[in-house]
Parts: sequence; structure tokens; C-alpha cells
Amino acid sequence: MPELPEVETTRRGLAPLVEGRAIARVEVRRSRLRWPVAPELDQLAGETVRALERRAKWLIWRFDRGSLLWHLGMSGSFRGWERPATPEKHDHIDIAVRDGRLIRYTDPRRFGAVLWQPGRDPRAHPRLAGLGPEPLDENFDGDWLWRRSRGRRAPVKQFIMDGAVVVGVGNIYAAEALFAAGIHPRRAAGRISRARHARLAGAVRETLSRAIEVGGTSLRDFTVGDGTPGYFGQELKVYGKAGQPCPACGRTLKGAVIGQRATVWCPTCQR
DNA sequence: CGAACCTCCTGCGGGC
DNA sequence: TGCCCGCAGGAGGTTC
Repeated sequence: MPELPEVETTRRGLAPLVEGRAIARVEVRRSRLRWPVAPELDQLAGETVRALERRAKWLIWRFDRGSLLWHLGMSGSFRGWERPATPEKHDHIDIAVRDGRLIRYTDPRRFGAVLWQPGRDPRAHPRLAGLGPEPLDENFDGDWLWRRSRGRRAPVKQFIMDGAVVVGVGNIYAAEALFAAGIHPRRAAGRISRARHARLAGAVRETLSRAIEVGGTSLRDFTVGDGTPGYFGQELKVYGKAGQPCPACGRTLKGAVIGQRATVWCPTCQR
């Protein structure tokens, strides 16, 4: 389940294989992902990848004429092959780089998406335009969270998973950040003090940057997103650990569904 | 605008 | 051992 750290790790792994290089050939074997794969992808042969960027969980492939916006969904991953193997069932798209590797996109659940934004400003695409700040940006802080949360009665866990509030916080890191901040996931977002929102913003930042760091250091062939918590798994404090002792106080971690999502928290440490 | 709920899809785990 | 059911999950879409 690629969350922001996994997408950033993918970007760092993929960038050296594609940036500044021309596309030799594209093959789309299955075009029905979350939405139909942008037809422009098929016409990129000969075009040079000017940069590989990231906004939220979107990878942005910049070309002169426009940009591909690529989302990994829940189960999408890229892999670069020196000598390509025969494509398997879920290997939906190949991008051959001139004098380079074959970049292969695999996505069993097909929640991924490939969109096209013409022109120079990929961030003008409607899917990106309404997004909140990046969690590692300086304009994301406790005051921002505090302002955005006024009047909101929904649980804070749903609040920080709202991409208009802050991007890139999925179910796993939401649980981890709330644990680190000592905030109960069910607490109404609008009833949390400014000081505690500052703590939460810091916890989100710390949790995500730590995960990126771990992803970066354990990077091998940059494949990510195979449906497991992955390399950050060993660092998880509460996610997936309901019924086990709290790593801080030893009390039994509780689990429940909040906002349609499985959540874990410590009833003692989180208020 | 906010909130609750539904949807897409497949692999896998639990239960029997 | 094998089968079936239902869950998991990002995020857009719908409805109230």
C-alpha cells in the first residue's frame, strides 16, 4: 500500500533511470486502471523525460508537451529491468527507455491511474489543484491544522487523512502519528487545542520523514508497494498491533473501525 | 462546506 | 486439505 514515503522512495529510485532520457517505446497491455490510461502515454516515443517529481502520492513525469500524472493506487509498483522478463498477469504497462532499462508498471488491484496534463504546469490538473500542503513543507504546521479543524466534528484520524488538509497521510501513518502525538484517534478534530495540533503536525512530519529515511537507506532495486507495510514495518508502533502491549506503557492496544478504517491506539497514552 | 457511505479490484486470511 | 466469504485499502463520487 504505497503511502507517501513509498511513493517518494519510488521517485528516488526511478528518477536516475528516466530523467534526461528519451522514451523508446510504450506498451499498454491493459488500459483500464482506475480510469482509462491517458491516450497521450502511447504517443510519448521520442520525447525526453525532463524531470520526475512528486506531489502528494502522484508521480509527475515532465515532458516538453505536458506531464504524466501517475498514481500507484493501493498496489502499484515500478521496476526497472535490464533484460525484461515475459510480462505477467498484472504487468499492465511497459515504458522502454532509449539505451536504458525497461520500466514496467505492475498493479494487481488496478486502483492506480495514469493521467495527462498538457502544458508546463502539471499542478494545475484538477486532481492536484485542491490538495493541501505537503507534510514536510514549512507551511504545514500546527496553526494550519488548528485553523482547518475549527468546527470539524469528525474524528481527528479522518481529519488528517483528508488530502485537502494535508497530503500523504494514509491509514498506517495516521495511526502512528496519533500515537506519537498522544491523541486519541476518535477525538473530534475541532476540539483539539492549538498546542496539541502543533504536536500532531510535528508527529506527522517526524513519522513520514523517518519512513522516507528508512525507505531510502533500505533501497535496493526501488520496487515498492507490494501490499505489505514494507521496510517501515519493523518500525511500526501500533498499526496492526491491536491486542498487543503498548510499546510505551504496556497496556493492551485497542482496535476499532473509525471512519471505515481499522484503527489501533493505546487507551492510556492517547487522549 | 462537512460528514457518512459507497465504489473500484484482487489477494489473502480466517473460519469451518 | 480445500473452499468460501469478507476484509483491506486511496480517494473520488454521491447524497444528505
